[in-house]
Amino acid sequence: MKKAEATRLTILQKAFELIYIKGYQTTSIDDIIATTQVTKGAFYYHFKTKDEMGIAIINEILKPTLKNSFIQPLQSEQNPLDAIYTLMDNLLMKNEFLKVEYGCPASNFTQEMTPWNADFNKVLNELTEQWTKVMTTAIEKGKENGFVRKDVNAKRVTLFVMSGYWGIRNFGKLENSKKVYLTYLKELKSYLNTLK
Amino acid sequence: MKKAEATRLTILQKAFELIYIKGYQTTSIDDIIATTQVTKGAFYYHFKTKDEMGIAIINEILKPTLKNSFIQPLQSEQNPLDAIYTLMDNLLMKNEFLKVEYGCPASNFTQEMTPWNADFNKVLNELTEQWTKVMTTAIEKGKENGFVRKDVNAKRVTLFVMSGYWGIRNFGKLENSKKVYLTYLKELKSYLNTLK
DNA sequence: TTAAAAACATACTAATTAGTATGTTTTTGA
DNA sequence: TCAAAAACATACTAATTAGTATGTTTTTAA
Repeated sequence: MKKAEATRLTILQKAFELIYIKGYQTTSIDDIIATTQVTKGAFYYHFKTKDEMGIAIINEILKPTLKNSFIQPLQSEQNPLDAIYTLMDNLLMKNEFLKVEYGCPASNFTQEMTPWNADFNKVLNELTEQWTKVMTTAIEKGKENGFVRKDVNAKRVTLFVMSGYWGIRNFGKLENSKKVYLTYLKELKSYLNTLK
Repeated sequence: MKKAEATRLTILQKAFELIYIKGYQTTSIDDIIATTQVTKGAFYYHFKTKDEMGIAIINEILKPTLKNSFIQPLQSEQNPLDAIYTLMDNLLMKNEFLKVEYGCPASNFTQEMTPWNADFNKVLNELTEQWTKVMTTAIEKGKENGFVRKDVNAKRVTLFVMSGYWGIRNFGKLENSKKVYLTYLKELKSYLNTLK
């Protein structure tokens, strides 16, 4: 990798971590250049504004990460109900980067930036679109393969499951304990069982 | 009401509306005194700090409101599954104050203030505690009265439903349309039906 | 090799922020 | 009625903010 490219990536990665922990608005450019050891001149060479950096984080960090964490598991498994449960279990209980006290990066961004910033809104929409599509497709396939009841509405289920995930991530922040995740997962399993 | 008391209440109410729309961190004291027509001296006579006002909003505005919006409907109806659905339908589709583009005040506060402010964490915990307790109790009663299956775990269902609510509020912000609420409500109804 | 462009560095600015210092006016209770 | 306390008003401050002006250094390509 070229040096300049590496600088840009460092900024994106470190800024993302800071924002995940502190929130977007309360993470200052000075915070970012302090932890990255990158000077202000370098920062503003790579990004015209703070928001341009924020958008880049979503496009270049969040989207690819979600592709690996969400989309792969859903497409590789046969039974979509098992796939969804395993996915949630992995994200909530096993993922090493995500912390219960800081919630879900995508959800945090959405809460904080919508509806005031149209650019953020756009890329965040693409982000969720990406992932609801795959989940819906997986459920539809599961209907064909007999894993899921024929009268199940895939889009509804997807939205219902995703909402639950974003919501429990927020409850986790409040309780600061993965115990709520376990409780949630048990009921999720019950719910998914009603779909087969 | 005494005049001073009225001033304090005006600040709390108008500040709450501003914060609901703009977020806590991005609503400045100057914003608040501008829209309330209250001077800075008056503001800081009633509240030592911004955070003290924030806490007061939760304790004196949010908590009582939730008691009326959440707790009353759940306690007055016989069938808890119907009660939960009606409650969600009212909150999402019929409530005049809550706007799809601004989400849920309690969820927003939680997202923004947790885990960095212990005082906020405490009162927000009390807030959700208040409401999960009532929902859990209603479901338990429903089990006794034959409205809900005996093997249903009331606490799990409560957390599952509340998570879904917070989550769909966030999706609403993203989509800026109540259509997602309708989709969500349909699946919620299906889910609740599996509990009887 | 060298000149131009890319990449980075430093010192600044103007606006905004929460909060304070120091008043004046209004209310209250003896 | 009148003094003390409560309630409010105004002008300020120090810190922080995103962003800029103006450089120097490094890389690139002819």
